[in-house]
Amino acid sequence: MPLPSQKKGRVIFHIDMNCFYASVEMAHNPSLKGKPLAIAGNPNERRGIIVTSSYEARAKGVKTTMPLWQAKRLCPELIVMAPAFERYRAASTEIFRLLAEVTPYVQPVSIDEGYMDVTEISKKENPIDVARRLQQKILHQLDIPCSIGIAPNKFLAKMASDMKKPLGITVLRKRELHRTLWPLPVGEMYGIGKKSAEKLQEIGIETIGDLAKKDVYQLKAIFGINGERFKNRANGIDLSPVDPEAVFDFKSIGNSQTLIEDTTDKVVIRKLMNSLAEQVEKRMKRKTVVGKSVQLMIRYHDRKTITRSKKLQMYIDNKSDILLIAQELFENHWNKEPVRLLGITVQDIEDKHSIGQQLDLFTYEEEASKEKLYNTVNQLREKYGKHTFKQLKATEPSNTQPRTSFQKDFLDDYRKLK
DNA sequence: TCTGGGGTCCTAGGACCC
DNA sequence: TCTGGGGTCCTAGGACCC
Repeated sequence: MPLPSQKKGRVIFHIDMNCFYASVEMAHNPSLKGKPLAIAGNPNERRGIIVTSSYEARAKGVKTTMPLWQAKRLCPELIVMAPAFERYRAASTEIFRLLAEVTPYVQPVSIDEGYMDVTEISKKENPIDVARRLQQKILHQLDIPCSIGIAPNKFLAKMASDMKKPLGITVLRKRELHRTLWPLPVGEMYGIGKKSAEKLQEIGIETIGDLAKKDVYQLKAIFGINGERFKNRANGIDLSPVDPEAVFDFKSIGNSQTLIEDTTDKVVIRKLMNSLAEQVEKRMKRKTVVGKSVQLMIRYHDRKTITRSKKLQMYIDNKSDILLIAQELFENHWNKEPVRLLGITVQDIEDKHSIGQQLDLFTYEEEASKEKLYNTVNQLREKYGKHTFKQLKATEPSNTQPRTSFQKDFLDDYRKLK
């Protein structure tokens, strides 16, 4: 499908669902409407945080990422629910189906927002009418409110959809930027977070207008390639196309989990790693992808976080392979301090069919023997510690002669277990 | 009583090769 | 004798977004 001309005169929508998770819950259970509602990860634990909240809750000061206990202190009558991702995914699918009825040029960017290129339609109909009709349709059919930004490119459309909530429709025209966009604090610009805003303030930039006028070389010296991007965006320039295919080339799949309490207990850690590897495998198989690199993330009791990764010789997609590498990374890099969170991510993802038959080289028996090998290695680790995996590789194939007593003991045990 | 879980992109240093 | 310069790959960390 050829993309619409990028040259000029594009009309881009950015659609943003308002308080998406909370809205879906209210659509599902209308008795929740008008009440302060929050969706929180781990709603019963002390470590839960607010993921989304309704406007009634926000009015009491409840904010996204706020710890749950703090939100409850601000709003004691807060209704707290655990996220029901299946329900949100289903609602999201329905929403994007409605967008696709308007144009095939739809680019989903997350579960609750997306861009549309409506340049062609706008030649026949006023885009504001198109937007209003779409907004009403989503509201009436799915009971979910959204805001729509209309502009000549994705960046401005994104900024526009943020300006009026809920159920807003905002048009951002290039010639009006001096009064619409430029007065805003620079930290409100998409792509500029806390750190960049601080750095910009250090060089005297307070508003997006200040940024628009700043010397590009000075910005590049501080922010690299991003400096140029910042300046262009502040001037309303963004040539990136609405790309409907972009959703299909994701680059990694990972799962992570914070423990109920920090731990050094290997049994607890192993159990969590096992379940994380299982979840990653399930998601990879659902998407029929394979990956070539495994990353382990360890967050310690003091929130210090490290990532360690390993690039592999071949593509993998099953739990035993993922777990084996993750365990190896853990053994090699864990500093023995209490662990707060673990995460396993598979990177360098490719479509399973695009890499040919490499994976088919493994027979069913080989899969089974790999599973067994994994169990053996784990048992040996109990006795020999973290070097086990390397030793195993060093002493395979089985006809190699062990040189040290360590290797001899190890090999004997290995053969016994095998 | 602090702070989840899913991602993307960029940078920078070291290894290695020519 | 004593040290250039480019390119690529791998790894780790950080900023940012929803």
